[in-house]
Parts: sequence; structure tokens; C-alpha cells
Amino acid sequence: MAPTPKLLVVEDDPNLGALLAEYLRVKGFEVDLRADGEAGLQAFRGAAEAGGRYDLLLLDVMMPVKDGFTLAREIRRLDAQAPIIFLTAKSMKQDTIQGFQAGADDYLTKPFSMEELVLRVHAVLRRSAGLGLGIEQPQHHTIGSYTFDVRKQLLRRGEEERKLTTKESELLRLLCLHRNGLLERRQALREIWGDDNYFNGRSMDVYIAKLRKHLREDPEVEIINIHGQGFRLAAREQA
Amino acid sequence: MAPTPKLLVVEDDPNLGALLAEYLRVKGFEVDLRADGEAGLQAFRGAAEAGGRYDLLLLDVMMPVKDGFTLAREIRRLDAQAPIIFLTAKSMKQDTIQGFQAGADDYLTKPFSMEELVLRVHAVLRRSAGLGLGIEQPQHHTIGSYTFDVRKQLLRRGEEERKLTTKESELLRLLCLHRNGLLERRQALREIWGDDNYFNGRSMDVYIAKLRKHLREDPEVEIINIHGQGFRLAAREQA
DNA sequence: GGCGATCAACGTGTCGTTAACGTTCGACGG
DNA sequence: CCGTCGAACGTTAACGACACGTTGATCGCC
Repeated sequence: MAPTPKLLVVEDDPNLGALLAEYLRVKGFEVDLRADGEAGLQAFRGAAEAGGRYDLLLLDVMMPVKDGFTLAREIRRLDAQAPIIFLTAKSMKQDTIQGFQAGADDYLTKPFSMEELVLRVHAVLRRSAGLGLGIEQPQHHTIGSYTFDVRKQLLRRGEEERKLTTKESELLRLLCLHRNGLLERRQALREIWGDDNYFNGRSMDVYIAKLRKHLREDPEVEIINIHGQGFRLAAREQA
Repeated sequence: MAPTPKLLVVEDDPNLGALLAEYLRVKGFEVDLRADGEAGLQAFRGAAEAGGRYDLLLLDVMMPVKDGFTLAREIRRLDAQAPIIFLTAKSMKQDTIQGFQAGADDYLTKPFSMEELVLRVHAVLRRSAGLGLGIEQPQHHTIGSYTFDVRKQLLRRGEEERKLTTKESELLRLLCLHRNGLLERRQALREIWGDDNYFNGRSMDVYIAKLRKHLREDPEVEIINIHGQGFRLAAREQA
């Protein structure tokens, strides 16, 4: 997921579709937009034939020509692990919705906020990153004498157990993935904050400070700044 | 359970059935799919005659020809310890659901996420591995010094015995399934309430409070909030 | 009416951002 | 080398937004 993730949005409402595509592009995604299921399927096929691949599919459920669920089924036949997020309408009956939702990696009920959408997209991409290669995203890191549980946002050292906030956790997670290497400022900012402006940069520095505080009981663990570049988590893998 | 576990999925909705089967195959299971109870029974018999055996059955409850519950009873006559997970609809009455629970190792309420399904499948397989004789897996949990009977909705501690309401019981059940792990807010809301809006969220908080009250006699049992993520039931498995 | 579930309201705590100010870094000219 | 300066970074505190906890009222259904 290092470069810009590629999304396919299939949404028949042209207004909403354009809005979604535009917003997601601003947030740093590459977006293809199609207006119905048939066109969506063609886009998916086209990408596959061109040797490419969508990282994530956003499918409206209620569409003319071919609904989102049917489309999902056909796509899953081509690529069974393509991550899919459904966009469902509030007005749908629970019963009819059930089937759709069951096959999704996630789903959003309209109306939803753009912010919420981006959050979900990131979550699903993170989960499915490296899935095809059978590389499970580690849920658990060892940092010197600490252990860090990503999902539970918990940092343990012996009996001590600290709850981390979401941002602390996300940042520490990225640092762990680049352990003893360089975590670039921009990359971290874009992945966690979605945008690297001045203020987000300051915010990130605040969180670096918080993490250093959390980790300072083990003198062998350090978060080192590389001026103008980023940060490096210096720590050995095993206690 | 060392090699690929073999599952039988019986689901009349062809869309959902295909999705389930494909997803589970991607996740490393061998999957047979049947569209109604009668066909499901034949598949089960066929496997037995061929000297084989399914490791787990996933049965939709509402099906034409032969519903999931009837099918389960007939299968249990042939193999009393066949692990079974039911797929139930939200719209079902609680009463009938409780009947199903009696014969189930677990059940999922539609809509559920694929992730959740795989989690439960693994859990049941783990439990049923090396189970020995045809002991029906009782649907009850140990929570610190409490025991929780899901079917009877009873929470016991020593001589004390509290009746739980339906919602209390469902919520506690989900917490138990994720014991010491994270039960995501959205997931719980969707599974129990069917929708995660503001008010359902408040409602769930009300029930979390009630459960904490029920469980506060054992100081080692805690329901911990993970801000913005969900809840964690911290408790040891055995008293 | 009694009970369970939801709704509404309000208090409390947590989180993330921002501001403010201090410190370090590195380039550059003397 | 050394001194200077601006930019980048470090840290703390404060604030606003919002998630959570709790209580009591209300609704709907035996």
C-alpha cells in the first residue's frame, strides 16, 4: 500500500458519485468512477487485463442495470479476496440488507460522512494489505521490554499496562513497521492524518513526545529524530 | 484439524451462499455448498458413507424444503457431536432463536462480517478438536467467579443467581466470545441492534452499565472501554 | 401494571488539536 | 572554526469536541 491506493467507486447517483470520487482523490487515492454495475464489472475486468488491480471497491447496493451485490459476486469470482465496502440505503428493509452486508468487508449506511468513509477505507486497506501474499499484518509487536497490542491499543511492560489513544497507537504501529529504519514524516502524516500540512506536523510531534514518555522506562528504546526526514524507532525485536 | 478443515454450508440464498463459500475457501477451508436442508442432509450422509466427515456445519435457519433447525436435529441423530453454527435472521423472534441455540455450538445473526464468521468458525473448531464423546457443548461461559448460562440467561456466582434480560444476555455473550480481546462497538451494535446510530449507541452504553453492575462483585472482572473502538471483557477463564 | 427496551438529558472524562515557548539542528558567512 | 539565524523539532498546557456513563422518564408489550 506504499503508493496511492486505487479505488473503484460504483455509484449510480451522479452527484454522490462525483462527490465521493472528488473527496477521495483529495485524500490521496486514485479513483475510478462508474455509474452502474455493468460498467463497474467492465472496469474491474479492464484493470485485471491491463495487469493492474483495484485495492478496494466501493459499491452502491441499489443500482439499475446491475445491483451492487450481484456485481460483488461476479467480481469475487474473478478475485475472491477483492476488498469490498458496500454503500447501503437507510430505507432498505433489514432483511434485504442482510444478504448484502454479509459478503462485505465493511459497509456504510447512507447517509454517512466523508470523514467516516475515509476512516473505513483506511481500515479495510490496512487489514487487507499484503493479504494476497499470505502476509498477515502483525497484531502484536515487541519493543525492547515492551509488548504492543495494536488492536487493543495496549502497551505492556511486565505488570504495567498502558492504554494508548488511537493516534498514539497508529503512530507507534507505523514506527514498529519501520523498526530501526526510517519512518518518513510525510508518509506517516498522510497515512494517519491524511494530509501533511504544518499543523498536522506539529500534532504528530506532540504524539511523538507522548510515545517517548510511554516508552522511557526502557532506556534501550528510543525514538530518534532524523532532521527533516522523519523518525526512527531504535529497539531490539526481542526482550 | 491439522489439514484443511472441511465445512458444509447450507444456505438457500444463492448469492449469499456463493459469497460465503468463496470467502471461506480463500481463508483456507474446503467448502461444500448446498441450497436447502434436504440437499444438506444428503451431502452429510454422502460424506459419512464415503468414510469422510465434515468438521463443521454452517446452517441457515430459514430455508425452504427443510429448515436449518430440522436439518440440525437429523444430522445430530447421525453424528451427535457434529459442530454446528446457525445463521439466523435479525427479524426472528427471540423465543425461536433460543430454541436454536440449544442445539448450536454458536450462531450468527445476519448481517455479520466475514471477519466475524471466520473468527467463530475457528473458535468452534478449536473447541471441538479432541472433544471426545458426544458431549453437547453447553452454551455457557465462566467469567471470573461467575458462570453465565447463555440459553437460560442466567448469571451465577456461588449461591447468587441473577436473571438477565435478553439484551443483557446477548451483549454479555458477545463480550465472552471476545474475552480479553476487543469487541468492536459497531459490530456489537449491528449484531444486537441491527444498526449503529447514535441512540443505539447510547442504549448499548446503558447495557454495559447494567452488566458492570451485575459483575461488580468480582473485582477481577472488568468491562474496559477502548475509546472509539469498543469494549474488552477482562476476566480469566476459570475460577 | 410490570417489565424490558429505548430515549433524552446531563455530567464527566478522554482525545486531538492548537498555541506558545523553548531547544536543537544545520547552513552559511565571516 | 565560530557566531548567527531561520527552520525543524520538543514539550507543556489549554481548549473544544465528542465519546462515554448514568439516571430517570417514556414507550410498548405481555
